Amino acid sequence: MDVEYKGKDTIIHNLKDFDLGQTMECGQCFHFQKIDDDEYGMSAYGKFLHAAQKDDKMYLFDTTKEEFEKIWCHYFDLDRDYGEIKSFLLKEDEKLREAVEKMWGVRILNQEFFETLISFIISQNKQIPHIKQIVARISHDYGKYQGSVGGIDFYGFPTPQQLSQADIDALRECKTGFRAPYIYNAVEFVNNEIIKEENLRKCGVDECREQLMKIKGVGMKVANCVSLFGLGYREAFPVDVWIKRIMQSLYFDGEEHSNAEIESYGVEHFGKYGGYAQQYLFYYGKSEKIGLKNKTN
DNA sequence: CGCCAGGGCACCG
DNA sequence: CGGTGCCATGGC
Repeated sequence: MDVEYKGKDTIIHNLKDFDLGQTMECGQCFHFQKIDDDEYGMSAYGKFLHAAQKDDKMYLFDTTKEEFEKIWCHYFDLDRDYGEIKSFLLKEDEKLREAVEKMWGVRILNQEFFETLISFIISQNKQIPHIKQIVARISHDYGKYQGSVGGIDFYGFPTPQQLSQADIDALRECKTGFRAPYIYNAVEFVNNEIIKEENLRKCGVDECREQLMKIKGVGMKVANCVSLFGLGYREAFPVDVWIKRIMQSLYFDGEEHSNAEIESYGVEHFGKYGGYAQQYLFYYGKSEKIGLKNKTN
């Protein structure tokens, strides 16, 4: 990977194991909009980014060197060697190969803790387009305007302080439904420092999940997603309906198993890279509708 | 129209 | 503890 700063733009050359579209659309992140093929607007860390990919080059428009080095390089996980991750995962597992090869350009984004926490509380029992809609609405109502592209305005996800301005009814106005008190509870936990990001990052994934699950509305699946996507625990293996389907289909001969059984199999089988395996499998299984009863393909 | 969605909780035995 | 119904809202 080589980085060029040209005028107001940053251009990354010789990208490996990275596809912008796959990385945005794979279901880990909800704060972005597709502008065109391989072209996206997104928001993270209080900044707005307009990015486009062509072959092994990515253009970050109107981005300074400092911003790239401080935010986007880390956000896209560009410092990590995904070749090593893939060979580790595929070394003794042929069942994973097709998922990794089809979803070859997925990287696990390093997202902000608070936004990840609230976003995945929202995600329960919802489809991705609607989660995106709610995240955009909360950002619009409580966050700061950051910029616009393709006629779409982007607002930063509110800080814990900003979101504390919303009471439960106001959160319901954002179409969060029965999750409104959950979000309210989570905001209180963060603002009252009942949970602290700094501590969650260093206490280990088991303790981290346990603390997150003290929040009403955060169960095992959401706690795993927050640990993986928002706190850097790459060994976390969240099990949702899709992972359940594809794991049962690939590793359990189609037999029914509990989420807990599937998670402990994933943790043991994929080890320190469980989160990556999970994401390849999730995106692949969902795209191919693997394990779904009324298959359309 | 009915079903299900990147679930979790309360309540039941 | 393992199973079941319910929770708001929208996409298909």
